[in-house]
Amino acid sequence: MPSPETSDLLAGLTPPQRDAVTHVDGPLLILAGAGSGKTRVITRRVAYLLSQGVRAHNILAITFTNKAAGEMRHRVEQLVPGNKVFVSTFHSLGARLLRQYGERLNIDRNFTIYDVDDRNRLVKAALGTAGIDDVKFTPDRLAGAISKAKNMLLTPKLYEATANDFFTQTVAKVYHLYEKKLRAANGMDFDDLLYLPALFLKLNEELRRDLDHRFKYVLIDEYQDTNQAQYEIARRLSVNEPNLCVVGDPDQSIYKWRGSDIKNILDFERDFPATKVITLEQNYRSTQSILHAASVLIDHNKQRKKKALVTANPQGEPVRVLTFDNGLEEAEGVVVRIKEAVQAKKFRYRDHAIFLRINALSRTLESAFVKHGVPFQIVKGLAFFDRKENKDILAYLRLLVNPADTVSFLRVVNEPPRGVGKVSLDRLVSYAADLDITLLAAAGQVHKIADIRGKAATGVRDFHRLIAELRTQPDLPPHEMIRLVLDKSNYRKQLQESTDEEDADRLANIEELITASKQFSDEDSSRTLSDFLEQIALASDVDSWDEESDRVSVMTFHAAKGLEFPVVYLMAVEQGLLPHDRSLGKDEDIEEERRLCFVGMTRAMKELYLCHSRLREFRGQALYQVASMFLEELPREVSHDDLAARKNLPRAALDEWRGKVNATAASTGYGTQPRTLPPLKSGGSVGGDYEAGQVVQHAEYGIGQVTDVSGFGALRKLKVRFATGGEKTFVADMVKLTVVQRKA
DNA sequence: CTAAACACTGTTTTT
DNA sequence: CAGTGTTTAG
Repeated sequence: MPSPETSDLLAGLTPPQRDAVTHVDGPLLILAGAGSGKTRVITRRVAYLLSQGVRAHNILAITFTNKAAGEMRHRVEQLVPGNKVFVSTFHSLGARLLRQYGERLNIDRNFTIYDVDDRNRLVKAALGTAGIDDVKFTPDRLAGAISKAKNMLLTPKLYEATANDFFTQTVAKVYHLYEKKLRAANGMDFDDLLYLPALFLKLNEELRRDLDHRFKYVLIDEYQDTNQAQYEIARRLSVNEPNLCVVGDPDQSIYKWRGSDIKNILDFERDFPATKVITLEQNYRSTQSILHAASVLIDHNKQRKKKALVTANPQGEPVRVLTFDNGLEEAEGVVVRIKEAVQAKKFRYRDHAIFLRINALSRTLESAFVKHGVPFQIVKGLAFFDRKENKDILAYLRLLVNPADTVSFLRVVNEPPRGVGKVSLDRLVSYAADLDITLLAAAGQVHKIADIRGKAATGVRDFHRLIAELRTQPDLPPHEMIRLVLDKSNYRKQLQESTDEEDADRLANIEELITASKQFSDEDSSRTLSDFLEQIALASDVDSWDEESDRVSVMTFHAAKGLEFPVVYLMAVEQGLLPHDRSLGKDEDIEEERRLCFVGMTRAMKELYLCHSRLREFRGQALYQVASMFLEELPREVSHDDLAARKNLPRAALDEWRGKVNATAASTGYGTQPRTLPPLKSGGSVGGDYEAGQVVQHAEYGIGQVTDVSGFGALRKLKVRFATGGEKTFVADMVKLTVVQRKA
């Protein structure tokens, strides 16, 4: 019986949206095209379930980021006040299950969540133990293979059974040892948070049934990006109560590299019989121009179910491709355009977003923003917690919560310096290994270790005492604990006494960490230190995004998923970057890159710009860049503006060279990015003949002396040491220098 | 044992 | 170019 509330919940919905919202029991697949009002449908559906008498604690909603989870919780709360629906990410859910059912599963609930960095250290340690010091396989690569194995629910034993070459056999060995070390340290890597719950749900029928019953209604957003472990969790929670609703769009699957399997969504109907399928095709976000360009692009994917994307929105401005001469001009060009749009009162800064394929590209942008006084935020969440000083403090905290935490122990045992060097540590580690005790416990009996004497022994003993003392106050709120650590460890003292200016900044950063932790516990006084650490460990990049402030947002294509902005700029849409070099081998991978481009484009509501430049500095080298193949796949209506201002580029030679590249590109199927450039016919004469020893004048930096000349043609570079003290490197073709004296 | 100088190397996307 | 690991001097 629909209450008045119910009709509110259905207000303003299209028939298919309404169908999705009012579906209660049985599996439901919502294929939601970009901008089709998906979030709205999901929240309304949760609210609708509540209005139908479903109890809040029987609903589980899974989102892709914590931020999205928070928003959904908030919106549901607004629609149906007083209901606390459990909304979380898969990883947070996993952590919660492991802590909650830890006892039953023989897991210590105080486990530490290890990030990629911690994981790699442990893999490295495992390599050492295994006596594999070959540099053939980097810890990174091995860790990646282990991660993949866990995503596919392969235990070390299962993995070993399938290992059939030298690499996989090495991985198998390391995987065994790594797991052993990880369990001994009472640590969980990111994959464990999915892998272990998935395994337990599979093997422990009693627990599975309990949870299935508890989470009667399960809803999963961004289902196209779930991996096998996540699938297993969803599947096992929906056996007795098969009310699983998944929402996704195969065209927006962009995490294959992380183990996500697009088959999960494509085969959903087969896996869950009697699934109701609802397709949302109407787009409410973008102009016709934008949507059309995006559809034409994505239509180039062969592995794809054709799908119409329609909108009743106006045609809008044409999508524009902007060609710049080089990366610097591209960054400035974009920033200046944004500034002009704001000055013309057309948009606010916060209406703009810039998407990048790789984080490294944000540097040039940053300087352009600063130079032009345009407010911006680079959305990269962990940057703050990644600072050394904060990681150190967090390692102390982790060790307090989990005394078995090897990685954290090793990180801070000599931080600040206590005279404990590598040799002493190696001895401590092997002592602990021999007795099968934790490093902290070993530190407690350092007097028994004959090989550690003098300053090292005192240092280890002091450290052990410090941790023991701090551990007597387990219930201190996070911020007070940090202060205590800071004082008792002499970390603060060390920074204060330092003459290094940066150390003052470090102290300020720690103060900021204290503020963050205080805010965290002020929001909810029941939150513990362990909760604080977990929140940091599981934070995603977009979680740090500040929607309120009036700033331009800069983020990766991946981080942009699920967001929308009135004006969007895609930067460096170039062969080798988008599609990325590493995808160029396989059609499958290129299709994922195309989806990435599609995701970026469909974030735009009113205006969309795709930028690329001809020359780009990359790890200190200038490279000619070829426009992305995706740009050629756009429809004719897209307008092209060549803003390459550089008149002195040897255009004819450049065109000839590009022609060659395109010829090779055609023969290999797809273009590849040149690693080195052939010398141009015009040699180095374009930018003038420079040689080492010349004294030159630069408009900005003044008088200097050429110290080095290298490269040819457009790549010819100069190093100039200026009278003011600095040394700069210039591209000879670009820089305006006056030769003052042939040779000094 | 520490710190500083050096050589080397490797390069996407992230929970 | 930067970030990491290694060597060297104190």
